[in-house]
Amino acid sequence: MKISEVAKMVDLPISTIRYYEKIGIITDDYIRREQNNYRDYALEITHHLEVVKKCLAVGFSINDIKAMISKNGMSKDDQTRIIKEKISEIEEVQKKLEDSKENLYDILELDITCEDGFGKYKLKDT
Amino acid sequence: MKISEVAKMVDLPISTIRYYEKIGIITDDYIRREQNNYRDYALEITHHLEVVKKCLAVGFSINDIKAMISKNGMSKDDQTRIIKEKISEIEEVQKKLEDSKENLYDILELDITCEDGFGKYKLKDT
DNA sequence: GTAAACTATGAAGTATACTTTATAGCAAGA
DNA sequence: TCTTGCTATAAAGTATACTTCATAGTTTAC
Repeated sequence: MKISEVAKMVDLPISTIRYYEKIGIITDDYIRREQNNYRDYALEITHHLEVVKKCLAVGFSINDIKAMISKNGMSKDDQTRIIKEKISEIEEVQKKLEDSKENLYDILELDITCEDGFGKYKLKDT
Repeated sequence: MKISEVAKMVDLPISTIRYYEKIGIITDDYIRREQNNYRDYALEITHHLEVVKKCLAVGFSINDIKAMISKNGMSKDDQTRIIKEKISEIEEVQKKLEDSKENLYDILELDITCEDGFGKYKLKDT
């Protein structure tokens, strides 16, 4: 599979795909070269890149992902552990947002005293 | 509350707290100035910054957060409408977080059912 | 066979999110 | 009072994650 096909399938710019190879997010396992030196990608590259995209979307860094990819870097248990940690972080955010929402509903009922979790607070005398 | 106290409580560098103010992540609502021009923070700043931190940790950008913070300075007459809008916004965020969580569970699933989500694939002849 | 379209590389440029530096005023203890 | 430590600002610097540019070889369509 040529680079433009991969780009289309995973909806990433060609430049990004080459960049991911350069920094080690795409390993040689997924690529061989044709006679003309063009990259030839394994079909599994699309799955790999979808996972990378999702990881980036939920706040993992390139380095986090490289650590997960690295053969002798991180065990599967470690991968599972940090993903579960990330889920916990998200659940904390969800809780905070839920609190904010509750505050807003209170305000609707009780007339406006303050705004929400991102909102306006009056400074108090200390 | 002085800036160093806030920094300690929310575990952020002082420079970051000043930076957040500069770019509008911390609004004037949370700050007044003492005679000596030192910042004096409202107690609620800690809650605000915890939420900001967690949002950043799960992949929101500064601009996402600014969008969530804004719309607080609108007309008083329409406060009820604004609050309802805010609730809708929060629900959108919650939806986004739910998606992120699903993605993470997908990754866990992939790790468990496939040999490894980041694993080694052999190139196939096409 | 030639122009358009695709591939390659290395290097420079960009956006985001901070951090550090330089300079200076204010505060509290010895 | 003097020194240490906290505060302030503006501006420059840094790290991350890409993107664009310059240049050049290859393939495809006409």
